[in-house]
Amino acid sequence: MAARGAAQNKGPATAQAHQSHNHRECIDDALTRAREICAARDVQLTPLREKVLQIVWRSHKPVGAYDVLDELARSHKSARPPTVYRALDFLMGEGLIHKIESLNAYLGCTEAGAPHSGQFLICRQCGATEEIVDPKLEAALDQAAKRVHFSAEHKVVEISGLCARCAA
Amino acid sequence: MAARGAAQNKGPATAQAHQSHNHRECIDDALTRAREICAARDVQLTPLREKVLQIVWRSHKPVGAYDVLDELARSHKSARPPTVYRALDFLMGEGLIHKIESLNAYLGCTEAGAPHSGQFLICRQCGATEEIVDPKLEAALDQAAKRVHFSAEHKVVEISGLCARCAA
DNA sequence: ACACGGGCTGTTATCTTGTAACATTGCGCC
DNA sequence: GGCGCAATGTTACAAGATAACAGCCCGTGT
Ligand SMILES: [Zn+2]
Ligand SMILES: [Zn+2]
Ligand SMILES: [Zn+2]
Ligand SMILES: [Zn+2]
Repeated sequence: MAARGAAQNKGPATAQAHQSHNHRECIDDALTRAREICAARDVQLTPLREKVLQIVWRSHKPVGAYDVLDELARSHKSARPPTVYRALDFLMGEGLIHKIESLNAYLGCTEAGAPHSGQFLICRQCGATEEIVDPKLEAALDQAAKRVHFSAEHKVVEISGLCARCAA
Repeated sequence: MAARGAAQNKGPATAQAHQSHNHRECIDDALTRAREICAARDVQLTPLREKVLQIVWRSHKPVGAYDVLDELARSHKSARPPTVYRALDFLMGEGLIHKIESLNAYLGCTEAGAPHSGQFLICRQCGATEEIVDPKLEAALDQAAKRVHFSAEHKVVEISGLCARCAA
């Protein structure tokens, strides 16, 4: 998966969302992976759900539900809010997208298939949002909860600021 | 307007959300501290703002803006959404309350005066939400951002699950 | 005194985000 | 050929947040 591979690279790393890259590959990889995952789990990635996933993956910026709706409606006249929210709920349930709580928006998951709670770096300048997987951060979260005997289930980590490119 | 309905509890009725304690003290301390802070900064903690702060501090559960509004309206008939949001914005600006992004709700800050980004443990059962300050977690967040040359400005950390009491 | 300006609040209307509730369709199964 | 279930269609509304403009209060300068 292109996005995933980039995230693992050591180099000037953030920049997947910024550096020009073949985003078509990101989309294709995400859709292929989603089909595999849903097939393996025997759940239905219907055309509607797949279309919504595609729309969410149009960029590396979180996209609002009503933006998804506008886009979806171009090819699917009967689309209404529940249409979109159901698809988004399904995709979240299968771990194919994440909700960015601080933006009320949705983002394709670059680590689909491996259950995880997302950790996000959100550029306030360009909007590009990168999902990171940082075991030390994960451990620190678990430790913090454990310290007060709190049983953690879902973790929201959203850091906003300036990406490397925009800071320069 | 009236159609929006009355305030109701977010948690179960049982919900002694947290360990029993003299919550009056929590409120008094928070208000005293807020007055000191605002005086020191030469900003106005007006009666309206103080009242809103008081309402937010009625419990250790995050409270929605419209719940604040309903409560405020009991003593302040002219209260409208902008009334509440302005007060909440002021209080957030001065670091006296936090917004819990994953709940679209607001919570009194227990560390007012010391600039910090909040870290929260949210019990899905009783609603009680505890603000923690964990330097190791803070460091892990900074490290994670630094690793990809991201300049962090605001950090959202919200862990939901079961508090010690509810897990037992 | 009086005009001015800035900060706070009042007021109306609207926008954005998300759900409830019920109807309909399509398909595997018996 | 009727049943059950998952997915989608459809209508209506709830919940969260802001835009835009009006009025008020009070301190300052003249
Ligand atoms: Zn891409
Ligand atoms: Zn950027
Ligand atoms: Zn208390
Ligand atoms: Zn609890």
